This record gives sequence, structure tokens and C-alpha cells, in this order.
Amino acid sequence: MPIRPAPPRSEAELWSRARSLAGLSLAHLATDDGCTVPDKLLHAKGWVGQLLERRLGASAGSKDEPDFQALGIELKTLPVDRTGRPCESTFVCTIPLLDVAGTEFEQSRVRRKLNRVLFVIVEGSRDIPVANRRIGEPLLWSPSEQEESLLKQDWDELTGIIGRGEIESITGHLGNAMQVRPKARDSHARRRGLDEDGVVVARMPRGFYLRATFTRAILERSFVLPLP
Amino acid sequence: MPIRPAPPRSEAELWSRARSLAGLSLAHLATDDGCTVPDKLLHAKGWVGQLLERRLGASAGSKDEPDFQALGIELKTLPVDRTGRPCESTFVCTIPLLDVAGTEFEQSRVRRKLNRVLFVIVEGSRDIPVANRRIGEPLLWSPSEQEESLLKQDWDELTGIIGRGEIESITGHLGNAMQVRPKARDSHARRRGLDEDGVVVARMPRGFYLRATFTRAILERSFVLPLP
DNA sequence: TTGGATCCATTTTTGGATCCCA
DNA sequence: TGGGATCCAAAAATGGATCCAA
Repeated sequence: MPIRPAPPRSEAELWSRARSLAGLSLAHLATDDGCTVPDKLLHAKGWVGQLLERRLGASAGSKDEPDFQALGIELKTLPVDRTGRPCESTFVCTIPLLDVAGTEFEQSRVRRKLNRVLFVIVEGSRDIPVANRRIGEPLLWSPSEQEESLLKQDWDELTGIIGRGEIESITGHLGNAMQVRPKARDSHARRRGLDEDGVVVARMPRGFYLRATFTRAILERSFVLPLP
Repeated sequence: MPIRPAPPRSEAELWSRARSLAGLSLAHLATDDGCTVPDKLLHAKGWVGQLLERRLGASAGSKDEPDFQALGIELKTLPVDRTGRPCESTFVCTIPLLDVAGTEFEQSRVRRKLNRVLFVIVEGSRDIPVANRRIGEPLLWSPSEQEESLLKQDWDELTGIIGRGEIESITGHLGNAMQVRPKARDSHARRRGLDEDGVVVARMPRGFYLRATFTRAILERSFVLPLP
């Protein structure tokens, strides 16, 4: 009988659940869940995140809503290396190419998603078998004034370029805390976007991502330690 | 071995294929296609249309493109009663609620879809078992000046109302040739639309439909006769 | 190291239309 | 009778992310 709890009724309850997972292996969680651990994540890239959604009682699949709807909290798994540093960027959301230019950061999906985030640390080193990887400490984060300011700067720069129809000139190099990278099935995927003249044309779908250096700073500020 | 022809290379070839189907039953086409005929269309409302797409070599599933892409021709099955009159309205396309107001009829999806249409007449009387219903004569149609004028009048009236955010006040009664009706899973479905203040709100998805009286007039003008 | 590319499951949208009760 | 409601399959979008070559 899989463990599938109801949504947590308070932040405290969610926090307590998340802390109780620290130290457990993915194999342990998978057994509780009644699912099997994939050998590699290559063909199951979202597996860890979805496993934790079920275990923590996130209301799955809700669209443009926080994972814990009633609490306004977003869940993100954060894979770290042996030194406790994030080894991947963190996907935030896809970019609505047609209307993003007219949106202020304060009203944006990025701001809403990041308003309150439960980061669950997970071992992510490639040489640890997926089944043996352990859950670490959780971290409940809201952007500090400084972090918010960094994100807003990146938002203004990046959406400005997109609004001028110059998204094709954006590379992952832009942005200090947040970057724009492809978010698609493959490099041939296209969706509707704007060109330099404001005409609707086919563009590669892209998303906003938090840089690993940014989430690393968050962990350090909170004194989140490496797993022993 | 199902009959699945390549796309027709010319209008003449498509016309010839369509004419060769006249008189055949849906059971006959289904056998050729390697599929089975549903008892009722209640749970297979698009079945006849999709059967004919495959039989005529339409490039299936292409988005916002004519069914016969290279030829610029759209395929529509047209169910008729025993007197040869259309017994249903004809769906044209869904309504992009956010941008439809700024579009001139000449540039609209409606105009593009209807630029050249292959109507394939099919018996549609409910008391004829689906399997026994026969294909009738095809008709290649482009709007006459008068028909185009009628459609443009309806377009201007309907999109004007939508642009003012008053789509909730539109009923199927409006429009002489073309009307706006729900196009959704059910009456609870919602997508993004505009309210009276231009604010994005949840609205029922709707589509443009040609009235049966309009397609009836097209058949009569072309002397398309009832099936014997 | 990391920016560009890619992978899966699930939900939403689109395109094919017909049903059915007031 | 026909306007409002509904049905299905397939494609596209979204949300979960990690892979990997330079």
C-alpha cells in the first residue's frame, strides 16, 4: 500500500514531513511509494521530483498554481554534489513569448513561483547509483530583498530583449541569477513568438532557470551542510 | 492492407479521388481503411471526417494549415438529410479570444480556411445505420463575392462584440451565414479571454460555425442533388 | 563547467464533428 | 429545430528535470 498522504494543512506540517525524509535513500522512498527506481535518470528526468511530490502530498499537475496550493508553496528538488553544491540549474517556468514583454516582474509567473519554495536537497552525483542517493535537509526559502533585486534585474534585461523580438540573440550567458535556456522536446521544436517587427513567427520554446551559482548562495546563506 | 494514399499532387487528382467515392457506403470505406464502423457517432463524432482524411490522403494533424497543404484545400464532410440538405452546421475553427478583435476578415483564419473547400456529401439521417450511409458527390467551393461579403459582415459583427469583451452576450442567433457557438469538452471548460475592461479572464472556448442554411445555399447554387 | 539539447508523463488544446432538449 | 452542450484522437504545451559535448 503506497504512502500517498493528503496535502499538508500548514507550512509546519509540510516542513515536518520534509525533515522526516532527511537521510532516506531514493530506494526507500520508492518502496514506500510502490514504484521502482530507474537505473539512470536519462529516460526519467523528472522521476525524483515526481516521487517527492507524491510523498509530500503535492496537488499534482495543477497548472500555473503552486504545488501546495493552499499553502502557496512550490516544491523543487535540488541535486547536489558531494560538497553540498547544486550540480544543476533549477527550472522555473516556460516563457510566454507573446506577452512576457508587457509584464512587470512583480506580476510575473517567475515571481509567483519563487515567492516561497521548499527546496529538497538530493544527492545528485552521477557515480552514486540512483537507488542509493539520499535525501538531505529541506530548506524553505523566500527571496531576500537582495535576491529579489537580482532576479528583477535579470527579468528586466531578458524580457526586454524578448519584447524587441530578439530572443534568438539570447544565450545562456545572460543573467546573473536567472538565465534563459531552451525548454523543448528537441532543437527542432517551435512555438509562436515575435520577430523584430512584432510579427508572430515560429520560435524555439524557452524557459527561465535559476543558475546553480544562485541556488548555491541560497544554501550557503542558510548553512545547509553537505550530506555526511 | 489499408488503403492510405499519398497526398494528391493536384486539385484534379483530389477531385478525381473524391468523385470515385460517390455511392460507396461507409462500411465499404471502413473495410478499405482497415477500421471498424462505430454503431453510433455519439462516441465517435469525428469518425467520418477522419476516415475521409485518410482515404483522400490529407496530411493529418497539421496545425493551422489546410488539410491538403500543397493544394491549399480544406476538407469538410457535410452530412445531409434525404432531401439533400445539410443537417448540421459546419465547424470552421476555434476563436483566439485574445487577438481576434484586431484581425481583419481578409487576414483571418476563417477566411484562410474557407478559401477553397472540398465538401464531401455524406448521408447523415439518424435512422440510417452508420455503416449503410453513403458518400455523395463532392463539391469544390470557393466563396463567391456575395458569400464572402456575407461572411465578412458576420465576422465584423461577431469579432467586434468579442473585442469589447462582451462574448458572454453572444448567442448562436447572431450571424447570417456564420455563427459563434461553444467548442469545448463541456460547459465548464474555460480558456483565457477578455472582459469588458480588457482584462484577461476565464471564458468558455468557442468556435465559428457555418450555418446549415448557408451550406444548403451553396449546394443548391451548385445543383448538388440528393442521393438516389 | 555549463549552455544547448533533450527526456517522460500528464494536461490542455485543436481539429474532426454530432447529440439532444427546450 | 437549432443553439448550447458534448465526444474522441492526436498534437502540442507544461511541469517534472538531467544529459553531454565542447
